[in-house]
Amino acid sequence: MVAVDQAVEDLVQHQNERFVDARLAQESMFLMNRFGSLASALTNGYLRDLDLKVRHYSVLSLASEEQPPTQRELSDFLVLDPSQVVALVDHLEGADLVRREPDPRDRRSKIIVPTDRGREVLLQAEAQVGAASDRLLSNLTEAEQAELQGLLRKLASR
Amino acid sequence: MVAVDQAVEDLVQHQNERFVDARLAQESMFLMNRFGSLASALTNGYLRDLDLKVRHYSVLSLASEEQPPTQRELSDFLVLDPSQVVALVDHLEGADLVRREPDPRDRRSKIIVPTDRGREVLLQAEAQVGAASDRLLSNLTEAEQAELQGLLRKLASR
DNA sequence: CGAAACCGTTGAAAATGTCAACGATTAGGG
DNA sequence: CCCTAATCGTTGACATTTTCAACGGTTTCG
Repeated sequence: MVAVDQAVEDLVQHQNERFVDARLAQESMFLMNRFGSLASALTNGYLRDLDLKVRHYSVLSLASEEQPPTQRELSDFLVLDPSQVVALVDHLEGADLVRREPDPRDRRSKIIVPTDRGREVLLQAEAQVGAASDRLLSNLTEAEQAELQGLLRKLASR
Repeated sequence: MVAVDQAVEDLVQHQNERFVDARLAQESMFLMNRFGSLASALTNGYLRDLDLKVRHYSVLSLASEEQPPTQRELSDFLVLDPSQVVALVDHLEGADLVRREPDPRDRRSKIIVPTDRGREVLLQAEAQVGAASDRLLSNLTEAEQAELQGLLRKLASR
């Protein structure tokens, strides 16, 4: 039903047992890195039918916030080069999911807002991302999932 | 003292406040992805003086386990294409940190083992990785850090 | 024995990340 | 009020990373 790479599927399913106890596998840095890429690979699979990747989903999601971002703000928050944001917004604009609107406060800036179609697609995308998340976190209890999310959020806040 | 990119430094230090409450910023998938890349960027900075990146460190670390890996096992565990492992091992071998040894059980395979110099460098690298980890996790308490590590490890085990 | 699978390697193509420069616009100091 | 410096989005070039197909040598297994 959902088109996920077999390789990714295997990884989520059944970790290679050989080095689970290696020193490397106990470092938070390593684990974060691994699950970061695993998370995006898995999510990309779930978003494939919508012709989106996590990057596009992220932009679309932020654009749909109450106060939509400028491209510079997207660049900062998503840690992408401004030129990458250009390409990203070009793609989304080509798919009629977002528009570039002038910033009334600064004529250099452009505010990225969703189109009606963008809002519809976002709903479907959110469902897919949720499914991917459930998949990845499936061997944690609900409480543990919440705990993990809490720790990550605390890590993100200063 | 430690050469970390200013951009990375800023990111660790002082998160952009603008979207910390956005829906996107509350999804575990997004946070994992973000901290995964942040972790490796930060660690790469700390490893720069040793002319290593996390990828090289990972190989060197696994090679120093009791039962050293073949290239195929490295490829599986690190989720890298076999051709990437070739380049990685080439580099480490060129720096006299690891050797390719024949696998007595299978002449197709090559076992990656550390040189004496590799073992020395690994010690320094581990110290740097530890420092990077402390840096990234600094706004969690010791208990929370252990908790996070535990959750990630549980996530990794099946 | 023979076909199929697997290992490491090479090389090419695609995706992603990084960087410098530009016109238009804004901000700030003298 | 100017004039310089900084910022925004954009373009284009370049480096790094990822992905894929093909290959010789080896092992597996019917």
